[in-house]
Amino acid sequence: MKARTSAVRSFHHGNLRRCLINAALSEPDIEGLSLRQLAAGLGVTAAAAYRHFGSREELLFEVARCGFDLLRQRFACAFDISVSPADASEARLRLIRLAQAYLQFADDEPALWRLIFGVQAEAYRLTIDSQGEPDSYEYLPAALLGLYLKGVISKNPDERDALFAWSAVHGAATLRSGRVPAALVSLPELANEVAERVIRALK
Amino acid sequence: MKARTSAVRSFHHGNLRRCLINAALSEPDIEGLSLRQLAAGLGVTAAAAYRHFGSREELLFEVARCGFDLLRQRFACAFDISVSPADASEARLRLIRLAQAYLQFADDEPALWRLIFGVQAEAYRLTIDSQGEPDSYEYLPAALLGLYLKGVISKNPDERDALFAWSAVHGAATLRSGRVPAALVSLPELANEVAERVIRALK
DNA sequence: GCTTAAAGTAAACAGCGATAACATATGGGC
DNA sequence: GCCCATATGTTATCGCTGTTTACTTTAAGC
Repeated sequence: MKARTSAVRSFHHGNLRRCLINAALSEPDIEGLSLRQLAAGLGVTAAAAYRHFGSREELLFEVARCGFDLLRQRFACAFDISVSPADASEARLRLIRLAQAYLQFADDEPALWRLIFGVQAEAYRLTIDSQGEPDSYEYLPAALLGLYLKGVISKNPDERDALFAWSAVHGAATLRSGRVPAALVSLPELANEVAERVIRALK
Repeated sequence: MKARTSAVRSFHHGNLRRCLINAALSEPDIEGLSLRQLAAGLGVTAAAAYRHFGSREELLFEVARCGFDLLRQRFACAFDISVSPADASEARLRLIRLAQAYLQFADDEPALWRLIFGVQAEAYRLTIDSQGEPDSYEYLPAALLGLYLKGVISKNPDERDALFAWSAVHGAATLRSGRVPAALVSLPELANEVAERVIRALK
C-alpha cells in the first residue's frame, strides 16, 4: 500500500479546488459557510483556498454554477428534450414532470436552491458549459411547444408564456420552501396542480 | 434653545431601538449590514444595541416585520378590502393592482424584499399587530372572491387557488428582480399580464 | 539535476458579533 | 429635594471571520 492513501498526505492536496467546491456543495448552509472551517475540514489552511479562488464570493459563485448544472441534469432526467411527445397526454406529462423536478430540487437541496436563486444571483448568468447538453432554459419552452404541437394549447407559446410558466413553478417552489401551509401538500400533487393550472392559463 | 437639540446629545439616545430599525430599513444591503456600523451611524456603541435586541438576527427579524407591514400598507392602498367591486372589470382591476403593488414593492425595496421572502424567513410568521387592519394574506383571497362574485371566474376560489395566484405573482417578482430578460418589460404591463393569466387559470 | 512555477504554510490584520464589567442618566417613592 | 433602582449607555475583551503577506515545499520541464 502506498503512503499516499493512508495516514500521510502529500504536501500538495491534489485537487483542492474541486474538493472545496464539493465540500461546499454538501454544506447545510452554503451561503453562511466559513472558508476557514471548510479548508480545515480538508486538512488545509484557509489561505490555501486563495490559490484557487479570488475570494469567498468567487467560490460561492462556482458552487452556484455547479448547482445550476445539477438542476439541468434533473431536467434532462425528467425528459429527453430531443424527442417530441407522442400525444397530448404525454405532452402534459412532460410539463408535470418538469415542474416536479423543479420542486424536488428545491426540496432536496434547499441550501443550493437558495444560493442559485438568491435574488442577487441573476441565475441567467450561471450557465455552465456542458458539452452540447441543452441549456436549462430550453426545457420549459420545449415542453410548452410540445403542448402546442399536440393541440393541448391553441397558441404557439412565446417567451412571455414561458416566463409565466416559470414564474408559477418558481413561486410554488419558493412558497413551499418558506413553509406556506397551502403549499405543503405532497410534492407530486403540487407539481400536478401547478402544471395543470399553467396549461389552463395558456390554453 | 435647548442643548438637547443642538450639538451636545444626552447620554441616553432616547429611542435607540426604533432608530436602529429605521436605519436598518434604509440600508442598501439589509441582510449584510454590520451592527457596529449601524450603531456608529447613530453615534452609539455596538454594545448599546444589545440593550434592545438579543442578537443581530433578532434585529433583522424586527426589520422584516416592519417590511412586512409596509407591504401590507401597499396592499391597503391598492384597494379597500372592505368594499366589494362594483362590476367584473373592477374586480379584475383589483387583482391587477394587487399584483402591481407586489411587483412594485419588490422593485422599490429590493433589500427588504429579499429579507422578507428569503426562503428561510417563513414569511407567514412575520405578521405584525396593526390594530384591526386586515392581514396581508387576506387581500389576495378577497380579490379572487371578488372575481367569483362578479362572474369573472366560475368556481368559488379556495386556498389552493389563492396559493397558485400568489405563486405566479411571487415568481414573477422574483424572476424580475433576478433580471431574467423576459420579466424586464414595464412593471404595469407585467402585472397586467400575470393577473390576466391567473384569471384564465382559475376560470 | 537545476530551475521555475504552482500550491501549500504560518503569521498578521482589520472587522465582525457577542459578552462582561463598569458608568451614567432617569424617574418614582419618600 | 434627595436616594436609589433601573434602564441604557461605555469600554475592553473574546473568538471568529475573510484576506494579505512572506516564506516554504513540492512537482514538472528542459
